[in-house]
Formats: sequence, C-alpha cells, structure tokens
Amino acid sequence: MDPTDPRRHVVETADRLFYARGVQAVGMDELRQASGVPLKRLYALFPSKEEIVLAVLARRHALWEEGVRERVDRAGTPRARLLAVYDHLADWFAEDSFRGCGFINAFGELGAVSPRVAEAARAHKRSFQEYVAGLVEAAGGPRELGPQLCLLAEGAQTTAAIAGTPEAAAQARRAAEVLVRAAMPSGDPDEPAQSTREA
Amino acid sequence: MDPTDPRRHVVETADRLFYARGVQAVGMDELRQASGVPLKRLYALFPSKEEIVLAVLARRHALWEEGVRERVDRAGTPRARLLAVYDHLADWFAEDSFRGCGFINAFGELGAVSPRVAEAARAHKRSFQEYVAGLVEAAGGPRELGPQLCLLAEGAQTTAAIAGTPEAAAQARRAAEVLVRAAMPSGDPDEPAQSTREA
DNA sequence: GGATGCAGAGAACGACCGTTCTCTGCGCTC
DNA sequence: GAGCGCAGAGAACGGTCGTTCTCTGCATCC
Repeated sequence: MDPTDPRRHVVETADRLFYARGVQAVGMDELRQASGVPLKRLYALFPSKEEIVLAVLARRHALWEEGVRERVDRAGTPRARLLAVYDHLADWFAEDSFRGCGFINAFGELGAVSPRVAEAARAHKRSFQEYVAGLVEAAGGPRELGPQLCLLAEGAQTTAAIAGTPEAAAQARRAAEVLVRAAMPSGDPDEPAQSTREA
Repeated sequence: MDPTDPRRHVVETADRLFYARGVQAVGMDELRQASGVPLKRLYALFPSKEEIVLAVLARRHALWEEGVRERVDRAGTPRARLLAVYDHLADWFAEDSFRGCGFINAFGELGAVSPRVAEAARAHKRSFQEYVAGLVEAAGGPRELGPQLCLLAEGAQTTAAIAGTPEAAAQARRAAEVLVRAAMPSGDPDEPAQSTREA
C-alpha cells in the first residue's frame, strides 16, 4: 500500500488503471477503491483529475528516460548505443500490460481537449528526439539520422500496440541498422561490419 | 445538408467532430445539433453511438485506401510507387484539421474498452501492411522491407500529430529511400539511382 | 478527562452521458 | 375534408462523472 508516500502510491495506481483502460474509462471512485485512498485525501493531494493525469505522465516520462538510458549505457560502441533503443522497445512490447505509448494514447484521447496533456506529449517526444540526436552526434552520424531513427521507434510502438504482437521492435531494429550503416558506412573502428545484435 | 443520404451525412459530421476532439468528448446531442438530424432519426439510422464510431472508422478506412492508392498509381516505376505513400502523408499532414491517425487515436481512447474498435484499428493497419507488402513484392524487394516501410509511415503519423508539424513525412520519405536502395541496390532498369522525388 | 481538530467513509451535488419517450404538427390517403 | 401515421423537437430517464459536503470517530493537547 506504500503508506509512506501516498502521492506516489496514487500516481502508480492511476497509471496502471489509466494505461490499461484509458483515462476517461476510469472514474475517481474507482481510483479511490483501487488505491485505498479516500476521495477527500485524493483531492487534498491533487486539485483535480487532470492534475493526476499530468502526474502520471510525468512519472511515465521519467521511467521511460531512465529505462532507455540504462539500456543505452549498457551498450558498448556509439553505434551499438543507437540500436540499444530498440532492444529496450522489444522488452517493453513483450510485457503483458503493454498497450502502446501512454503519451500517444493520452494525446489521442485528451490532446484536443486538454492543452496541458497535449504539451506533455509534445515535450516527451521532443525530449526523446533530442536524446537520440545526441546519440547520433556522439556516433558521428549525420543530423538527419536522428529523426529517422525516432520515426522507426514511434512506428514500432503504435504497430506493436495495435497488432498486439512485439515483432515490430525487431523490424525497427533491423531497419535502423540499415539506416545507420548507410549513414555511417565508413570503416569506423567501431564496428565489425556485421550485425550489432548483442549476445 | 445532403438530405439525399442522411446516413452518410451523419457519418461525415460525426467523423469531423470525433476526429477533431475525440469520441468521448462529443455527445450525441452535439452530433444531433451539428448534423441537423434529430436524435430519434439518429437512433433509427444507427442502433448506438458505438455503431456510429465504427461507421466513421469504416469510412475513414475507405478514404485512406482510396487516397493512398490514387497517389501510388500516379507514380511511375515500382520503386517510385513505394515512396509515393510518403507524399500522400505529406499532403495529409499539411491539412489544417490533421490530428493524427484516426485509428490510432480511437485505439488509444477506446481500444481497451471496445473490442470492435480495437479490431477495426487492427484490420486497418493490417490492410495497409498487406498493401505495402504487395508494392514491395511488385518492386522485387525483399519481404522484410514492407514492414519497415510501414513503421516509418506509422511513426510519421504520430510524430506529425503530436509535434503539430508536417516535416515527419519528408523525413520518413528520405529514410524510406535509404531502406529501398539498401534492399534493392541492383542496377534495376527502374531508377536513375538518384533521388526519386517527383517534380 | 474534556475539548479540539483532523481524517475517513460515503452521501450528495449538479452536470452530462447515451438512450428512450411523449407530444405536437404536418402530409398523405381515400 | 377527415383519419391516419410518420417525423421532428425536446423532455425525461437512469446512470455516471468529477467534485464537495456531512457526519462520525478517534487521537491529541491542556
């Protein structure tokens, strides 16, 4: 029940419910029941449901950044770091609870109605694009490679979500390999010119 | 007001409203007001709101297929036909009303609650993948190229929607060119080995 | 130990949802 | 021209939403 940090407990519970079924499909009363936090305290912790949604998205953003960064940092060469992103996606897609990118879902559901949700999604995606751009730069790749790799990652997320199968991650990775190799064909000391797949 | 085909008129109005603001944000009363069709007749035409949503998605699917097919058929070589998909995306993203893929949005909003909506999205995406696979096969490309090109198209749609800018289409096109060239490097009689961008 | 205040449980509130029903009036049929 | 029936306008229905309020009990402090 995590009574030490009720705010965090509420956000985690809300995330689970919102992500699984959509924000509008989950009422405050269900959140109360699932979290064990009375309505009065919910509204003492958060002034409105929208604020809970934003807190959920903020947590999701932090977890995503942490997860990607960790995966990338485990990879060796700058080129392998570029592709590690897709391995992270593969793990994610394989989770039972996977139902697409929470930001894309929230944007589709609420983006037109809630400017703050729309902005949260925008900021999340922008942040990822900048991160990938940094990876590309560190690998000595051309500027246009970053957005292209991001498109593959985005497409994999929606494809895996709607199809309900995880193979989009591997497809995206292979496509990314091609793009990377085409953009940085040189005999870098980086790579053995073979597949960069780990283990 | 298109009194000749009230069913179609309702679906078009509903599509405009649902797409712009989300399904759940538009009540039946607003649809009545916007379409000029009284509630009683709405429910004579469609047994429920969900049925209207499905009709909207069916129309959207037909329009999408028609639009893509037309664009592709205008392209000359099999290789150019592969890339024409992204030109269609570019036109779409530039529309004022563009707010992402209606199926992705509907899936995020209702997919977890309405199996029929989820299945409609699945069928739509599957259909597109099969279409692209056919284009790849006609161009003599390898089997794995189709899904990769689709990932770029999907990613471009969500990226353009959330960012609110259309440049993802051009980025996807350039990435697709690279993938196509890498997968079909031969001296096909098809291409002058330069950019395939039209006019 | 009695007064004070805060927190939990849940009822209540107004608004709005999707859907159905009632009532009115107009246009046909014979 | 009288009777019939269908269609439009909108009220009504039961339910649920996000949010607030009331009431009860318990712990705390002088």
